[in-house]
Amino acid sequence: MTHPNKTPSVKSTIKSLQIVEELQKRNGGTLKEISNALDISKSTIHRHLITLENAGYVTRDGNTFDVGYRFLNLGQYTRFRRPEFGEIKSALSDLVSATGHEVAFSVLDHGKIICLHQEHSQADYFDQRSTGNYFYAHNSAAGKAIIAEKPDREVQEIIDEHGLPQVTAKTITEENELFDQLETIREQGYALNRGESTEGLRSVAATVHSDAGQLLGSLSVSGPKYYIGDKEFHETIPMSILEIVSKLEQKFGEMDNRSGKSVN
Amino acid sequence: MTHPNKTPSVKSTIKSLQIVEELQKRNGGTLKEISNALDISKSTIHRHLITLENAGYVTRDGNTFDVGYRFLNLGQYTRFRRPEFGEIKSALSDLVSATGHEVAFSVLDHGKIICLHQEHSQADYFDQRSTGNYFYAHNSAAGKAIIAEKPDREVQEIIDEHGLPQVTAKTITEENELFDQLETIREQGYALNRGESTEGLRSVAATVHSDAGQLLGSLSVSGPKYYIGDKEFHETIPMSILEIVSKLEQKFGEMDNRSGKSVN
DNA sequence: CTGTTTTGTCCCATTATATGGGATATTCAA
DNA sequence: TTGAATATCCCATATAATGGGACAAAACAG
Repeated sequence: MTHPNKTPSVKSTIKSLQIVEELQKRNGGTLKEISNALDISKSTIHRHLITLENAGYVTRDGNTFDVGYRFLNLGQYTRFRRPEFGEIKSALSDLVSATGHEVAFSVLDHGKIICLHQEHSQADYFDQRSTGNYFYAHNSAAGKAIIAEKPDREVQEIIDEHGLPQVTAKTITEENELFDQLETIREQGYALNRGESTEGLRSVAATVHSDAGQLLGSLSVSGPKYYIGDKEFHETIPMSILEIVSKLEQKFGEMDNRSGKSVN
Repeated sequence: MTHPNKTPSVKSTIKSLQIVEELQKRNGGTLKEISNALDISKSTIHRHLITLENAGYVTRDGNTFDVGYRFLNLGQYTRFRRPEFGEIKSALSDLVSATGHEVAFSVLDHGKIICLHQEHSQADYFDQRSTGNYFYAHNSAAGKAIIAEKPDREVQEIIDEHGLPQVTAKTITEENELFDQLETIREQGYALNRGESTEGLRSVAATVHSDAGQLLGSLSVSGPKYYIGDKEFHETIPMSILEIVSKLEQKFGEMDNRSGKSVN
């Protein structure tokens, strides 16, 4: 159930989106710059930019165009699309209290992981802005926890599309090794990241499910190795996450009983 | 410099965006639902949805389509598009410390106000999710502070486009009254909202400018009337905001000197 | 302030592509 | 498993997207 799709695409839509993405990539730009970068005539880019501007998807400051705020409006919507997501966001602060580290909730999207919610600890030794960022599934705890629950065939598709690029010395770059580790994750019930995406960064993650049993995403806790000792990494933090997950899933049950839902 | 524009639009792009907006409006939907709602043939909607899905702008769960996470990625980008925005976000927590209330940073977009950053006080008596939401300019402190700095002609254009809809008994619905109040705001240096958008909600706002003097947006502080006394409303909070703004603008000067910018 | 260059805006004939009807394949629920 | 609902696909037709180039406006240098 992934993308390969033979339905002919709407080329104008693709072009418009390309323009917006180019604006993002270069942090805004002039008509001519975009025209050159995408190798599309000035008049075409002009018409697309004006169309997007009128719709709120592009802003303009003099002759500099940039990504519009309508994206923020829609982006925020996606963070709370499901009622469970709001509950999960609230639970993040509990997880911060329990662990004292950076925590996040992420989902799988097009074979990569994107962070929907993030909460900093008081002592934010690293104040990364993860929300809205895409990460590889194979080198993040959040990602491995999620794909561990997917059938091998689907994991293979992700590998085929995105590869297993090496980011640090510890990154898993062999398919077999990845599949082995996913098996371990299934047994343990949580995933670990030992500096596979950033040297010296440790993370723990476990998945969250809807009341109907559908995989929603994963909760993760991250911090530098010198702040997260071995016992914390292998015992305390995993336990804290699983406890929060279990409370969450129980709450989902209550939510759904109230409204009488039943899906999937 | 507002939208009316005679350049012919890219209709396919508009259609795609309409589809996404419809998904947002109804919190996801099936192909058939969207087709009915927009009165466009199934095959056309199908092609648009698949195009958007492949590009990451639509997600799909079975036969239910919804707004995709690519919007979150681009939306987060807009929140930090300018280096000043990051500084402003950081300053929000200082403003929370100083006032103990809900604070926000908002900008003008297409004649409405959109909140880019928001910080809750500890005692979050109301935990509204403002970020990414659009508000009227005429009934919010954040909005009035901003349009007070725009030429009358531009304010008139906003009124012509969005009107002065009455939301509470105190909402300003007369053009003259609005223009008068904007004059007062210019004299005072800050704007007030006395229950004009929500009964019993008080807000104070002041604008922030880049080092080049460009209007960036406004900082605002909000809370229920029974938590914000008269003296706080008219003296303490305005002072706190103006102090933070002044620190911010000084910092912008230092930032720009470092990189040697000079625009506008 | 003026001449010069750059960049955005607009128009039009040509070409490409978006469209909807309907036939088929899939999915979903009972 | 079966039937109903829904998504997917194909194709002829109509429509809309495109780029070249003329024009206007703004930015820049002297």
